Amino acid sequence: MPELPEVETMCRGIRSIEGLQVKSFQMCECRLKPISIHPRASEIAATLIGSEVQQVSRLGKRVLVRFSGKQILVIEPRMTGIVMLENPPNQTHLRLEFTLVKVGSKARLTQAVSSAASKEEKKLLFWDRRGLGTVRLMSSEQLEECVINRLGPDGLQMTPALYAKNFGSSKREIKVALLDQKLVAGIGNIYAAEILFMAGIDPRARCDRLSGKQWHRISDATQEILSQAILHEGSTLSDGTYRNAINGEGSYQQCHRVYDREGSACSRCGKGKIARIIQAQRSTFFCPECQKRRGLHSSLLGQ
DNA sequence: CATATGTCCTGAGAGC
DNA sequence: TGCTCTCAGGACATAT
Repeated sequence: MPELPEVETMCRGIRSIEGLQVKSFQMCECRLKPISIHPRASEIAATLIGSEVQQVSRLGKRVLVRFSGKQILVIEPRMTGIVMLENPPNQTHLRLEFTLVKVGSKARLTQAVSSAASKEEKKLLFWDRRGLGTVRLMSSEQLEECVINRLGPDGLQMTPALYAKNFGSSKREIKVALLDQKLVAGIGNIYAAEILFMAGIDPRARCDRLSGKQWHRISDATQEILSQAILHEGSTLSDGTYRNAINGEGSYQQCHRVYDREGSACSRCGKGKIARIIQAQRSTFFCPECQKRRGLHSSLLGQ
């Protein structure tokens, strides 16, 4: 489930398309229900063919591809989507395919010298097993209004003060609030659990009961967990769905200390067993010993 | 306004 | 073996 570190890894992995020109675009034929795309694929193709990729960037859990001509392709992988260059896990769930070429190679390409042309070509693929991902082509004004204005600060930009300001008056449980992209952008179910474990905070604690000191710990843990997960190219869970841009696995799942570790001994206190509870219809993993509502467990003080 | 719940989608895995 | 059922959780629509 691509969260901030996985989407950041996708963006870094496809950055080599910057400067290339769109030669073709198609929505792949597929027996499955088509993904949500707007405008229609044929219209996107008509708009983008011939334009140049100016910049690849990340906005929360979305991948943005800016083109000359000011249009921006906004890709939301949601649960199982991957933006990649090559080697999709299978053809069945391949949803979109761009063919990109070096600028200026158009003359050669139109002569259909395919062997020479293919060396210059690069693909940009969107693969999505469950098909919950969405793709939108929009102007920068639409991006501002429909996306940016509805997102909180990026997870890597959070500070104790921003946490206190955005979360401090909410009555919701902290774990549930961390998933709200209007409060902070990029955190999902895996990293919310890992952040709260590192911070030593009970996931059921109400936001409006947390102290400045606790927001400080959550802020520090957010930086640490997200940046480490990026260094490990994200988390590929046991279902193997998440891959990087060339179909490799992330490795941060090996560093998970609570997520999907129900029943195992806590790696910090050694006493607790990792518990799984349901909050807002989603699994939450935590150590009931290290993550108590009040007070700082003594084993945390050394960290 | 804030918060809670239902919905979409596919395939893996459990249970019989 | 093959059927049915449940579950996974992104973001948004709708309900309270």
